[in-house]
Amino acid sequence: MDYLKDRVTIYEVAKASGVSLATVSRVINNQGNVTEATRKRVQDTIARLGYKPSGLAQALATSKSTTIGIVIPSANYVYISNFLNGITEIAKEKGYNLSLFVTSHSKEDARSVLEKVIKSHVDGAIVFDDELEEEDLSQLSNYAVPCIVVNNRIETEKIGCITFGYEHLLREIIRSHLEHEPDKMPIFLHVHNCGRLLERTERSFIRVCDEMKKEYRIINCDDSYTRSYQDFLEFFEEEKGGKFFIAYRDSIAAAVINAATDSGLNVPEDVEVMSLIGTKYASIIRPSITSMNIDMGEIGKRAMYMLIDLATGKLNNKRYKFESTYTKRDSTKE
Amino acid sequence: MDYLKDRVTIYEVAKASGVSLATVSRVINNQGNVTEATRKRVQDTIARLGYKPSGLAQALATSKSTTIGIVIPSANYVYISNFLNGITEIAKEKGYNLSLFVTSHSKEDARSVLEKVIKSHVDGAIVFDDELEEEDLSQLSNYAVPCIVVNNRIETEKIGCITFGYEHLLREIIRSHLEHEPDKMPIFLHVHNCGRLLERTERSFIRVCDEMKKEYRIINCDDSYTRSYQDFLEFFEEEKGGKFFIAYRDSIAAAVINAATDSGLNVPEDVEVMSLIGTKYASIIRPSITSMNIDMGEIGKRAMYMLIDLATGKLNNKRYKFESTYTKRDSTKE
DNA sequence: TTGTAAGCGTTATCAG
DNA sequence: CTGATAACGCTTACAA
Repeated sequence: MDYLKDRVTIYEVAKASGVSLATVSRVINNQGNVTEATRKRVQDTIARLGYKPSGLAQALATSKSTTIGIVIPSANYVYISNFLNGITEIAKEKGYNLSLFVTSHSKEDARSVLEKVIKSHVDGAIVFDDELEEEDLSQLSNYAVPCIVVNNRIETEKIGCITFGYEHLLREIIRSHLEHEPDKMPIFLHVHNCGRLLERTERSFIRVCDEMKKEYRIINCDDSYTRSYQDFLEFFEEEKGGKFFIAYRDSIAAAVINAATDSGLNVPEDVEVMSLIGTKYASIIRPSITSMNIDMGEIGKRAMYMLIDLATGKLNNKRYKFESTYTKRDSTKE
Repeated sequence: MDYLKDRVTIYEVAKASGVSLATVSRVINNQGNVTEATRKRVQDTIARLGYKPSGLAQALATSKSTTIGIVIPSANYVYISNFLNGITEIAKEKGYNLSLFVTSHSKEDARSVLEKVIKSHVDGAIVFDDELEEEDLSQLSNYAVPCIVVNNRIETEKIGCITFGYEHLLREIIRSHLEHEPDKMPIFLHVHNCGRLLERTERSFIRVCDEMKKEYRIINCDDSYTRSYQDFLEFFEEEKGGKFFIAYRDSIAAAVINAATDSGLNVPEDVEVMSLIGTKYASIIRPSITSMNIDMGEIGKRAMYMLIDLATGKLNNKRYKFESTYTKRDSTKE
């Protein structure tokens, strides 16, 4: 293949193979109506010249970018990687490209990111970001960008959603725990600004405790292992066992477990801990962490399928509820 | 703002505000040569109509997409998230969009992904994928796509690279360990198909042992916690203590640690373990895991800076060597 | 089966 | 300071 200073265009291919643009276009798009002979001739020059169609020009001409925008927060969640992999898998299968839009924990930023999504002319968007509300997302609809929102219940003409089924299962878990371990004080670890899921589960927690007329506590903690670990070391200096912690994610649960252990308490005898969003580390850490789990890879896949259907008007159910699962491990007794 | 069935174009804005396309274009690009009065008038109609310039058309007209392509493997590495965040930070700062290209562990796939990168007309690419070799990457150069390769030493006109400084430090670590713990058999855990870094460190390991005329072993293991854990449980049934393991990543190191502990051995007294790529879980897991570390967030940032310089011909050093660090924790004695 | 020509939504180069 | 008009690279009726 020859080296090229500038990209070779369809026009040069046409000239080099002695046909018109239209014919070349037909060849690269595998449309019929081209003699086998000319097809071959064109394909040869394409190979020889190393011609690659410009996705940009194609997108402009067809007004389809075959690109999906993905909006995710910059937070360092392990499961983002799973989510992206799920999306990628289907995107490849269906021939879509992916544009990444990362928001940085401020509503303002999140909105400016949406502007970019619109500018970028994507054929659809998958939004997994708690900062964005229905009002913001409706922007996308104004520009005819179909959208699947993850972890937020919004259903409109152009918006579908995947919600997480957490509350029901969580209530069962807490209820059962309160019954089996009535002497353990249930403590919900509140992390500031950790999103919708945490808020919902917190409310759920409170409701169950209230219903069962059970005393409970909410403790603020930092979303970093090191800080939380320190905090809980202090905590366990004063407080002793008889507690049941519900932590947002594995690393926080681990902070409690390690701090408790280092304070001479036993897990799960004295303190029990569970994590709301388990990762593979839940089973690696010792004692292994009882956790709820949600398969972000599957969610990514589902989001893509839904988006494609939505874009083609074939999406019947605008909402898909993804149930979480529960895995009891060694950090709780029952 | 009015709702619109189709996107409003620059043409409509021009008509609505009684000026020509050119003037509107000047306004949205903040070029001078526009009366304050007309500027305001145009901006008002833009707001009223909810006009957003089409990135596609702009890209085509200027032949600059202001988009950077990122090529990463689909493997579930925790640090990918850090890497992306680093890249994102600078991309935002400099006004670039990001396109994501995920390869799935096959050279063939990796190549077809590169095709897509070319088609997509990105202004540059950051490639972090072990499947791709210089030969493949040179493709990009043929299409004038500047490129920064991570973890692969390639320097050409249009390709710069970030390499990881691992070997030197690792040799020091091993050397020192062999001296302080001469009775421990050093064992390198080989994982199939885990990339260049692992291969290089493995060679490094062998060389040091040879130089010091020290017996060593290489053991194959699976890149999954569960499998490895099982394998090492069996392993420790026959073998006893007196070993020093070098694992690729935290989860594998944890598999060894947990298996050893569950077999009645003590870490680090009987068996010592270190991990080549530490994550935050290295300090969470108990005993905490001695590890080498590399700051993928910083690497992401640096890659972006280098890429931007490379694209503008201002990159002086085509290669940047990122030194790894070493953190001794509780899974090793010295 | 193939070619012509009019878009797609911008930018950019000229004149005015 | 403003407005025509020709690109940018491709698709797609419509003709031939």
